[in-house]
Amino acid sequence: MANEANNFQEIISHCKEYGYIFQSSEIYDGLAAVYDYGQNGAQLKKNIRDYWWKSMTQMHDNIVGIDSAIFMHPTVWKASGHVDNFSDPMIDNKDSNKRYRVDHLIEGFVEEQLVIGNEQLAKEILAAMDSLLAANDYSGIKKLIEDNKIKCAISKTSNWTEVREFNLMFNTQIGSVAEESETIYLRPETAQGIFVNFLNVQKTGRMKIPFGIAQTGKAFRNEIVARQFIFRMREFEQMEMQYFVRPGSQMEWYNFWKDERKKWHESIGIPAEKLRFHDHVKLAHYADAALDIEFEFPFGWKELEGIHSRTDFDLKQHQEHSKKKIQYFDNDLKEDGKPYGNYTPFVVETSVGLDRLFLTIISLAYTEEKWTKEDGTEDSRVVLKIPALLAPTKLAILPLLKKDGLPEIAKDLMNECKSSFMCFYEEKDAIGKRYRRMDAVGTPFCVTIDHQTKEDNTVTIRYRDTMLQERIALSDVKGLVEKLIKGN
RNA sequence: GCGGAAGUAGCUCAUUUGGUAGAGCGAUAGCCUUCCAAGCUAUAGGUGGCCAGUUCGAGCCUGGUCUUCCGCUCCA
Repeated sequence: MANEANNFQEIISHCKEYGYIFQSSEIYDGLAAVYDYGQNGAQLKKNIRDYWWKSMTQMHDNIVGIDSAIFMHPTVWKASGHVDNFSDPMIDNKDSNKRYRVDHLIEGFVEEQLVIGNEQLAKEILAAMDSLLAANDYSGIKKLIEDNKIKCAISKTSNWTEVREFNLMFNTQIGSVAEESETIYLRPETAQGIFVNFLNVQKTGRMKIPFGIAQTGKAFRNEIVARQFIFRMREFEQMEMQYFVRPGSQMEWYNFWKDERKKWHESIGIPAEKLRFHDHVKLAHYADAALDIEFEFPFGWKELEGIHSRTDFDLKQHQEHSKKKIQYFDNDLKEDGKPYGNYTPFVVETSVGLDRLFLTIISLAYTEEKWTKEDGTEDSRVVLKIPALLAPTKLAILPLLKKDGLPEIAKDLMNECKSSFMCFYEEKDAIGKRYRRMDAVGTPFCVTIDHQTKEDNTVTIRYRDTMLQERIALSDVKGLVEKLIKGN
């Protein structure tokens, strides 16, 4: 059995055909870079999220989970730096496709004029730019650029697009009357919901450093180019954990979580050789160290999770903007016998994209198999080898025939199992066809009830990945499947 | 955002120079079947992505638009 090339296009088609992912608003021709999760996709996504949540909160006694709102006070995004860093007017040169911040472009031109002695012109242009920018007069800005024949350094032409403002954050209004409403943003990351709740959680949970706060939830970024299926979407879900540590110990914890998170990915069946670390060379404004855990997607190595040492930047910023003291009193004793005392904790962040993890699992699971049967004919199947722990449906219950009392036994088993894990009942079509359908949606186990079941209360259990089957007692089905799910 | 390619039933495709759409698979309902899809019968499903133009007449020509894929660009 050969695992054929993981064709990305085929994976996308398969996701649609088997109820995993649909294009958003498809009957209206879709909405670019927005996708819906179908009946199987939603369950798989939930299972991944649940496993992450359990790994973080239940398995670490010093990490707790919260669920903060998507809407936050507008000042949050001023404090975080998102407002200032992502609202610059930009312009593209159509010949070189090079994009410029218009203020940088014009200032560069002004400096050239100063060099050749056109001080008067330089002064005028700068003044014009300032007033136009203050008025958000983008067509005026473009006219200014064109009137002065400002050229692209690469193409040496003045063939420009319209000036556009690229703010990565979506905004909307809160309040019922437009005139009295206030612009608020859809969060571009979930992390800030954790930072602004730092004191609430630390105090009510009596948390002692080091400790973590975990959260999963939607975030929104108005990406200029969103591509590659669900890899980069405008609405996406993050699973983040902010770990608060003593200043000076951040690198120790940074390295700890770096290894811990890679191990976690391996624990859900991602092969180590498909994962790698990628250190950031250019650090974000808040970080003193950062790396990506990358996965080899069908379209190349791409970021799956980010590990960032965010220093005390965020808490300090919120302290400054909110005028509320955000500190932690550390009663542990230093080497000199005195307590560490009050300080602003440092933060190590682990931030993984749930949708990207979903795509990772699906990419790895999608397998086309071909083989020669005993009678010499060719056979093939498409199978989603999703780990049993994460698979949307765990067990398919299949009466061999829909008569002779077999469906009744099957339905009894269904009733016994369905409160413990997701089951699927099917009595249509030949048994082989039903097995193939279960392979295609990734159901790891099938149990078939036949005439022998009526005699000795045994059934056939058939395994998706190996296609092997064995005879077990009807009464053992539930326990065995539960054990196999946990065994992953 | 720029450039290239594509868009016909759920899926894969056909309809050979413009004359009001077909097949296979799949689906549904029955029949037959004692363990790895493709046995029989019937049924449903498409204003050919959408809008406009040319034409007596457009799935086929033209323009626009939406969406997808590839490359570049972007991605605190």
